[in-house]
Amino acid sequence: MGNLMDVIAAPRKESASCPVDFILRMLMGPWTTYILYNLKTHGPQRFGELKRRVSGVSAKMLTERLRTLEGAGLVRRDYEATIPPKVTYSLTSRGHELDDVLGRLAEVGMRWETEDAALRSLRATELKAAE
Amino acid sequence: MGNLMDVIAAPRKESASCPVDFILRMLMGPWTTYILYNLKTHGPQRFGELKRRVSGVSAKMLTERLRTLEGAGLVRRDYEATIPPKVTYSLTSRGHELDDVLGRLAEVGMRWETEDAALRSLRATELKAAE
DNA sequence: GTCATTAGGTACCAATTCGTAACTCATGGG
DNA sequence: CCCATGAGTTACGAATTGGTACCTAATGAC
Repeated sequence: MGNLMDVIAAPRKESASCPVDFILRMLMGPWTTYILYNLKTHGPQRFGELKRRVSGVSAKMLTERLRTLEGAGLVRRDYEATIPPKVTYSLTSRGHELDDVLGRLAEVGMRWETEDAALRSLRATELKAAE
Repeated sequence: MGNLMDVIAAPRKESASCPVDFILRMLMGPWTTYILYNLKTHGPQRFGELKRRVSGVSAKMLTERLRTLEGAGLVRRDYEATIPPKVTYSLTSRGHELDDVLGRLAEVGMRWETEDAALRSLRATELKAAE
């Protein structure tokens, strides 16, 4: 009975063979989650708009990330050769397939955060009580 | 109605405030998924054992990753000060909380992989037919 | 005629990352 | 006496990363 996790076992060089590693590498490019999040919540939008929303990202970085996401089929790029040019980015259906997983990941992350915060405040009160 | 994904919107410098980003950054440290996978499937094990299993990782890297995972509470480190020393690593319950999400991520990644493979072979046959 | 506009491309530069090789501890085995 | 052992640590060095500043195209507005 091969477990789904079995697929993670591929420790080769460059680790090109593990789809989990591949997806994580994709998602973890700097700014990537912010880009995906903005495309998801604000819908299709132009390069400059996106750049303004993902505050702090450089044009170079944003371009590189979008190209990568496009290459992976998560994002669509619509180019209108007007002057000045108009380029609109949007999530593909494949891009939307991550909504669920990312939502769960957010859930776990938030649970840990509140747990840790609770622990910290508990420790703080203990310390005060011990004085 | 704040969506769970809302939590992703935190584009500040260093982005310390987004739990999804935090978790992804954690998981995406190099080798991390391989380490977690091995601890999950082969159970608690010693440093050298793990290093042999995660083939290609350097001691330095493995140490650094394990320390980070320990700091995040995903991995437990049991140190026996014998000579030579014996250090055993294992997943904490928090570490196991990722099983589900990672499984789903693997599912998505594998689906994409097979879809892409099907597309490629389709294209190949089309090209042959066009000759 | 010159300036601003959009979506980048390019060159350069500093900082970070990760691998390699050498070193460590105290002990048992040859 | 010397070496191997386990779990690292340290120093060094090459490669990658990501930021900044500057360049581009063709047009309309001033």
